[in-house]
Amino acid sequence: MSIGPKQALYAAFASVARALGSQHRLEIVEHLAQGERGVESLAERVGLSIANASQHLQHLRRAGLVASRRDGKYVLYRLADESVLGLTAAISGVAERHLAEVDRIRRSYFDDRDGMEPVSREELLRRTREGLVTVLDVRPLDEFEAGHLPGAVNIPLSELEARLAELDPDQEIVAYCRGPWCVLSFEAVAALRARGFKVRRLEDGLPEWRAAGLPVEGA
Amino acid sequence: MSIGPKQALYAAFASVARALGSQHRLEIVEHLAQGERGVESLAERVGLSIANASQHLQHLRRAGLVASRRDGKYVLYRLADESVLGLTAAISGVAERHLAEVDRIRRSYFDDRDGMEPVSREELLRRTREGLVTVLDVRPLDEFEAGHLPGAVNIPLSELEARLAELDPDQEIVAYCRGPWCVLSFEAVAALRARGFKVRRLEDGLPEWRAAGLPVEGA
DNA sequence: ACATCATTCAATTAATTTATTGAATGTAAC
DNA sequence: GTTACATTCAATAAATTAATTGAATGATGT
Repeated sequence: MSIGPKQALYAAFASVARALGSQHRLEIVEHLAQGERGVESLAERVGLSIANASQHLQHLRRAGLVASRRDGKYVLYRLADESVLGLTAAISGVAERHLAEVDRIRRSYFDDRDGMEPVSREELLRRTREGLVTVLDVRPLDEFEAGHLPGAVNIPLSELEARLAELDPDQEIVAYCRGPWCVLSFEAVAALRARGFKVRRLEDGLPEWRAAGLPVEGA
Repeated sequence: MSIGPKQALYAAFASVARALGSQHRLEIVEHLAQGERGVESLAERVGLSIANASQHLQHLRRAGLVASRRDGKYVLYRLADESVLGLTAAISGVAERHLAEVDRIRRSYFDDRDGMEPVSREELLRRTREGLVTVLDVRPLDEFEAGHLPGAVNIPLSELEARLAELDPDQEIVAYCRGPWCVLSFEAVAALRARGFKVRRLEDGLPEWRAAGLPVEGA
């Protein structure tokens, strides 16, 4: 018995969904949204062995979600196109609206008592035009160099405590990182607030900024 | 060692993706996009045992993709909200663009030699205002009754051959069914073309029409 | 051409997920 | 209250998928 077109199509669609049905692969996708990356550095950041990370990348590639190219001895992976970002946003959007678990996590970890409500892209654009705001990128240096918001200052979260002097205590700060659920900017806001800085988070990260067609510097 | 918020969040997001990572569950979602449905009739249409369909529905509910309510002795399931349709569209969009398999299926089954290019919603709206077109809904009667395009005629695909007399051979026909990948309208177009009718497919189905905010009749 | 080394493949084991069955639950009708 | 019946739960076996390891591949640079 031959399978009909409907079964074959749904099998193909399901393979795309299954490819994103893994914690590790979602995290890999978030990192690739920042820019191209090799297997080794991805493996390190996601906390997987190289062989294991390679497997997951193959899986993502078979599902059409990532593409790769060789550069010298390295193979660099990237997202297949910007619609992959839209797909992950759709997933987290459904999760955010309908999973009690997500709400619980937000409440317990991303405590938003002290005005943790994010700044929208539009608002940030207005404020930067008026020169009223320091835009702070708390991602690692290499991600910053691969592209960042115009005029942004880079202080990776891990170096934040040591480099407080670089920030003007009198100006408002807007921090951002990899995406709407990236923890770096949450922690940066908490740390800077504790030291008296006036700081808020951008509602999402660099990939969404770029996807919205806004200008990116240093790419 | 406690897991961080990042791991917990990604686990939640992955569970949403995994819930759609099954042929059967994707098909269930397509049916639910037409309107509320009970376990038994869903099981029958998707070709699963009742207990198995119930399991899949629980899985979808845990992932926040469907909701349910009781009506008498029946439990009726529905999509959690219209963003679920956007999520499945994002999945099929990626698959369509990047999976060679999908292209192959389209070529071999949905042969578009004879001008099979679909009619857009906008074009259909224009043509119906001019009264130039018969809108044909080829879904089963109960789905038609749960909501259909304004002025549409319902002839389920299974009855099409027997009810050809109801169609005006001189007027152009636009056929639609459950969604962009629903096979019913493809087959209806092929069958009607073979009999000399001038017929094309709508680019997608009723759920997308409704999601676009266009008027729906009989709901 | 050879040595080096990042990456992928292949094979094994462990872990999850699926389908299936029969029993349990809960609502409606009598 | 009891019966009938749709649905869900629980338990099992079958199937699929994930992680891990060591070997193979293939491009680079000398």
